Amino acid sequence: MPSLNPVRGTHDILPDDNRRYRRVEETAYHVAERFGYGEITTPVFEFTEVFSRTLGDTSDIVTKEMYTFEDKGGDKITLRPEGTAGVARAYISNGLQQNLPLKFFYRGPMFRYERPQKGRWREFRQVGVELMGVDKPTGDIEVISLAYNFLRELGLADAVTLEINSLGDAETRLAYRETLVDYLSSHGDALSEDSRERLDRNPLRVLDSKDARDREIVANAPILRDSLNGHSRSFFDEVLAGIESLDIPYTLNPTLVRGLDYYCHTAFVFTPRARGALGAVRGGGRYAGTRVPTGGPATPGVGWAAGVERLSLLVEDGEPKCRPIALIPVGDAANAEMIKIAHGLRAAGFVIEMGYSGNLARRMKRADRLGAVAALLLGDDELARGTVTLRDMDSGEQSEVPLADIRAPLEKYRG
RNA sequence: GCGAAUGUAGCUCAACUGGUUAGAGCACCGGCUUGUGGUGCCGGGGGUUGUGGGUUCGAGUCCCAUCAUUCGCCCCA
Repeated sequence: MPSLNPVRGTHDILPDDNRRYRRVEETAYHVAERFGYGEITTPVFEFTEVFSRTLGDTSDIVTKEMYTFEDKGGDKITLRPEGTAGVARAYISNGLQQNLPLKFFYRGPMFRYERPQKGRWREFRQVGVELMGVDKPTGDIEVISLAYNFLRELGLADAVTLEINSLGDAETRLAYRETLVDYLSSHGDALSEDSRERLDRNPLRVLDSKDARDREIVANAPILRDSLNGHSRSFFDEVLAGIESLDIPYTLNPTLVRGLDYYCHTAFVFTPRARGALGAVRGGGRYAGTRVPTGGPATPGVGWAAGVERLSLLVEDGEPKCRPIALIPVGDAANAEMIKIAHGLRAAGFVIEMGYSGNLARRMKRADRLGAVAALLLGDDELARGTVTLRDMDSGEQSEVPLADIRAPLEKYRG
């Protein structure tokens, strides 16, 4: 039976919410632009392999959270669960390897089949950034700096903390994975069921388990940072030194690991200081390999993605509403004339609001409710005189101005 | 996917241990004021109490199922 509710995990975004979302997205866009990141828009759906290959066949997102279907042509299609895979695919499709380094900003809806919670939707929006072709710590620093500036501009610099860790390079990860599995296996029975499962699928994830018993075991586990080989260690030290030189506060989180297989070296996450349930507001890190199918070296990259809905829960105000000028005709003749006036003023760039029913008092009330800066009143008297009454809605002062020269006195009420 | 709590008007909430026509504030609409808003006074519309079953003389209240939301796990933005 069709329900009047939207599909679970989706939501209608009414104008007030849209102003908040837009503020988040536009701020991200403008900050990214200042850093030289151009906006890229990739399709909302891709071939399923685009995601399973980039995100890793064993990642939770790929194994249980994707909206996948077969289209009428028999192709396996997936609604994108995140943005990096599509950007990486576009990079190859468009032969952009010659233009490195590349700096992209993206925004748009993502889809994940999860159990909805506050700030967690099945259709949600992300803004994100990718820096491709830079394998030096300066890239990581730039991208974190971008993230920090974006947050600061939203007024969230103090509301959010940056946690950072290094996963090391492939060699380090492999070696550490082995020592970690050895250690954890020796406590095999004491581990939670979830963690025992993770042990062979993605053992690093055991590190951020929230199970009390797991945490005890993890507390004494070998630390990833101690296992970094020389290259990984100096890479991470350089990143940290860079962040410090920019006065960006951070805390080291040795158990921070990311769920997606493609991460290596720097992993970071911004979490709200106060918001209990609301997990990370933005996560990111470095990935080693966007590889052209025909071979050649993998292209390194760093990036992050932020949840628009989550961020806007922390943001106080959305984009300000613009205050319109209300046009209030009295009588049929005035109404017809007002429509023409509205047309002309809108073309001249004024923000014009006009209701289509009710008497003068009602229309004034509506103008007030919409926050109008001024009202133009037009009735038979004014029509006869070729004038219009201009009322300042804040001061209540009224004056009669000639219809023929209506724009000049309105200039100060321009949006 | 697992565990728990909640669900009464557009919004925030009432309704004693089950007991007549489910109330209030805000919002909305109308009037006081047929050409003047924000304050005030008067009035009005709105609810199959999330949905479907069950128990009972009687259910908003108890039981079951279902859906939704929220919290924790999981996952992550």
